[in-house]
Amino acid sequence: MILEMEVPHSGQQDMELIDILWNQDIDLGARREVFDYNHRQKEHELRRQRELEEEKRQHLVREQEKALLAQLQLDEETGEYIPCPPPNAPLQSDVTPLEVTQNVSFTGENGDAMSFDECLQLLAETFPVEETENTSVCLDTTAVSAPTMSPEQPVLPPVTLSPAPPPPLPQRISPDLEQAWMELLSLPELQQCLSMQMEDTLETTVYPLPNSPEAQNPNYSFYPMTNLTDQKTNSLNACPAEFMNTFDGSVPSMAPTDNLSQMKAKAPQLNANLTAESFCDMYYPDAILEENSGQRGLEGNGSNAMSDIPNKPPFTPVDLYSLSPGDVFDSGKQNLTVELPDSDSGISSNTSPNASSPGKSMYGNESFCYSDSDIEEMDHNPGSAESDYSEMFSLNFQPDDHQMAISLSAPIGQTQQQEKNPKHHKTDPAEDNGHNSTPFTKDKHKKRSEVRLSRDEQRAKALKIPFTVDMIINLPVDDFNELMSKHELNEAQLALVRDIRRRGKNKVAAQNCRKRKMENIVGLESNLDSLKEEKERLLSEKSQNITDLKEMKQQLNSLYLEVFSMLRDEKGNSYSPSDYSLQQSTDGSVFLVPRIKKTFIKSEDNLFSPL
DNA sequence: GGATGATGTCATCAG
DNA sequence: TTCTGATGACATCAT
Repeated sequence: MILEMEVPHSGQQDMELIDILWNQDIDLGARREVFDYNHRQKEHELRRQRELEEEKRQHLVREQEKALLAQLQLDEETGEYIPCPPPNAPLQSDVTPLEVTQNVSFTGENGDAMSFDECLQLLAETFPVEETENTSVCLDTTAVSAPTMSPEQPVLPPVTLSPAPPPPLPQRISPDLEQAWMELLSLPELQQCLSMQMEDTLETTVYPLPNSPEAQNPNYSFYPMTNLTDQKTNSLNACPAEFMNTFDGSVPSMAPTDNLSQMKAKAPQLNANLTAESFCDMYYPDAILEENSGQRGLEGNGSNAMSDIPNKPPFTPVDLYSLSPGDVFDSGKQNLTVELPDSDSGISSNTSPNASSPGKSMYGNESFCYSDSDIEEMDHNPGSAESDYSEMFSLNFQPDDHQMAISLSAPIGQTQQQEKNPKHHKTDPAEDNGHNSTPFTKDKHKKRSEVRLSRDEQRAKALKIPFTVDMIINLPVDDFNELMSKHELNEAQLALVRDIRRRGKNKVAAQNCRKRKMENIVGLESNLDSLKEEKERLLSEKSQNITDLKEMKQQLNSLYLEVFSMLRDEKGNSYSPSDYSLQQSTDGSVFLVPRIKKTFIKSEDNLFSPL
């Protein structure tokens, strides 16, 4: 309701009426500024300015959409947009499209296939001026109109590669572009990026208002929440690692949302809030570029960080780890320690430590002095250690190991979740991370032994051990020592190899021990059965013997009586058995002995006991 | 949710 | 002294 301010006849009655109406408007929510003509005029100018900016953005969006879709190839089977390989850069021989889509590594060293970053680069090349311009616009409009943003207002998709915040201005997004971004959002790498961004945001706790509703909004992390100082400070410790993690392409889960389903459920929101600025904030923040200029070759000049990015070689789609011994070792040996500095610096190589956590430093140069048992211990640590470990070995795996990589790379989000639910820390990471709804769920019920073996293999891969685990475990001592002497392994690699061999040997020993124990148990059971049978047999024999003995005694008694009855004295009278007894001497002679001598005779010769 | 078996790992001891 | 196998104890996971 707008009140007419110009009152031609301002009588007392009219003035009272005006006051009444004014108060009514104020009660209905209208502010005093509503009645201020200058204010309205100013607002009108602002609105017009926004419209102009919006038109400019839409134009930019269309151009970028064309450029983006030109670099993406729609996979008819999966429906995903797969980065097209540059015509002048042939794909690596063993990289299949699936690998490209699911294992894209953002190492950006030997880039062949197009990755999301390449698309961003291409955009940066295509629209360098608009980006800069848009950056300023974003910064300006953010301050002006951030409070006016409404949920139903779609947000402009990524158009700039600057670290500027996403403009909360009312934006219109073309359906095609939105679809394209939805496809991009479905890429695991991008999901990782999102989670990394969110995780880093959560971990670094740089929320301006941590308890504010915005800070608790999952989408909130996509907005730049730090001032420049914070961001710079953060970049020293966290952003480079995030940057590196992003390029490592480890597969995380959504930190706040825990799983992919939730993430996908929020996909529209994410899509709506995922702007180019947020991506640029993740990928090419000025601070990051400045801090990492020497290490990554991504030099940002501050004003236009992306201006130099086209000079950067195309991204490597996947730093596929090859287990071929010499190959891997040669490539990994030199840079193992060189490219894995203390993660506090936030820089690491393909092992992708995350510097957002102070504990990551253990995986720096010194981290590789950790034995594998330490790593294993960390693996069992639900809190930071597991994520450390997983981040350490997050990717660089072959597609076959992707599932394992997922399970190993317990994402930071999972870690955070586990910190909240420590009792669930040992659940299958693949279940916890956002990919449990992916086809990888098929392999969820891998045999434990396979998982264990794979873990050692993954560790060997992560440290680029130039031997297979089987070799490490099964080689004879001499051969093993010879093999170790042939290769110059650093301390961490030696420790890992020793651990793997020890564990492998001990595992076999334990299996043998258990086998023997079972065999012993079976043997003892067999012995027990035979002894029981023997006992039964002996008891039966004893019973038979007792029976026989009784029978013999009866026969002997009968014989005795028969012989005694046949005896006669000189008068022809029979002897009384109560007065006499028959006794046999040692020479076989039989005597008739009176009973009086019974005791003596019995003690002397026990042959003729009385019946 | 507890019981149980399988398995891996570690610590320790003995050869 | 070191290495290696054996084994008890414990933890974890699957059923």
